[in-house]
Amino acid sequence: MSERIIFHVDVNNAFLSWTAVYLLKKGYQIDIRTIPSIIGGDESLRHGIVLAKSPVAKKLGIKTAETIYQAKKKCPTLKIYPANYEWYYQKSNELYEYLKTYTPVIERFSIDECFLDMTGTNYLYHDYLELASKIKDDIKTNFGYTVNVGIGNNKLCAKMASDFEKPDKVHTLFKDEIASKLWPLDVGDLFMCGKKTKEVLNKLNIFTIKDLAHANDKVLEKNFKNQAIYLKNAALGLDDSKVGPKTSKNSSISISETLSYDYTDEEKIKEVLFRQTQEITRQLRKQKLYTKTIAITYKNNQFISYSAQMPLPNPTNNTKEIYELVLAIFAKSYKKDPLRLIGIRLADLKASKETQISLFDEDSSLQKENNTEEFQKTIDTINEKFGKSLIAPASLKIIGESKTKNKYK
DNA sequence: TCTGGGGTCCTAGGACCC
DNA sequence: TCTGGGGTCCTAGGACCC
Repeated sequence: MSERIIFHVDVNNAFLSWTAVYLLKKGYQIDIRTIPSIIGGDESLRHGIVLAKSPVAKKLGIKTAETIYQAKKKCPTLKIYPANYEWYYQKSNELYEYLKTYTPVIERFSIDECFLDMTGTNYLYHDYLELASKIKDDIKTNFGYTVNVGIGNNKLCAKMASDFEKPDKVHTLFKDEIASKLWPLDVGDLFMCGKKTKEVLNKLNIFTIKDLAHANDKVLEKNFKNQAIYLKNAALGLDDSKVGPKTSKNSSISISETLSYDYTDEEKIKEVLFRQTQEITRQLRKQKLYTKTIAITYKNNQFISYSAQMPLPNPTNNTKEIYELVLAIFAKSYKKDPLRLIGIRLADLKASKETQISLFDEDSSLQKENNTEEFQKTIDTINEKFGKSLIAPASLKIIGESKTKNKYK
């Protein structure tokens, strides 16, 4: 069997590059990629972390996900620009559409990364390296930002390769290059080997990917259970996963918000939950999905996270139904601690609602269901036109505000 | 630590059933 | 009840990614 050829395309400093392109387009005189700059959140709202950094900022030691406060200490003249997610999604889609012209076997791995299965296309393109360079240069010329392209015989190797040296580079990590290019790297550089895994590996005297590749299977199994197999295979550059849309059984959507101060007032918290329910159920309906499990996630002022979930009897996308359960979960699970963050997650998503209608119910309940759906659709349309939560069913408002109202009675 | 937001997958432990 | 063992489902929490 001939080897597969996989490309991994990774946008360099995606958020910062895309913002730079946006600003230049708007007539901004400076290319923010050439100065010490970052994309960051609003510190006054306690969203102050670094989302992306310019190469100059990187050189000054600024790291992604550190606080803007820390970053400014390293560079007092640092320029900070807000994230523009709508624009990022536009740029992401544009890139995906472009890459799709090379192969139908493509996977959007994240907002700024794609895998392409190029196996068997060499009769069209002659040389894979040349093709990768052309893709990289075309993106630079046509879209105004740079990417790295990694080439390997599987997704893992392609991904590791695209990470080698940045920006604006093509790298290969073929089977026969694993010992020379992959093995010398720190084991923490391996995809899916995070902080905790690295700590345990280091304790086992495993420091490089080569160490891991030669590690004793029994020792790994004892320390990592099922993850051991992944780790060993990854260190050997083995991966047989396919390029294609994720077929996850348990997908979910979520919404969460770091509050601008610690909340303890339950009515205030419920207001946030209400707003979040409206927003996330709108997303759910837009994706034509139904949820069967709802969860609330909390983070308190000690940075301790916890969560609680409850199932619904039948899949639904109805705001009122979902909010009622959100309130039930909240009542059962909130520990009365000062909350830094709160969020809702809808899990166990289904493409249809498969409502179980009682045999004795005749068709009256079905009729009711349809009416509710029509009503909900109308509301969504109006909200999309005029703003997010302009209209909510009166009954929902009552649930959301009843206690607040009582105060004034 | 002045520490975002949106995801996926895995595991341990409890409930429940036979 | 001086109470076995296995399977399945569910929940909460944790690790990791970008």
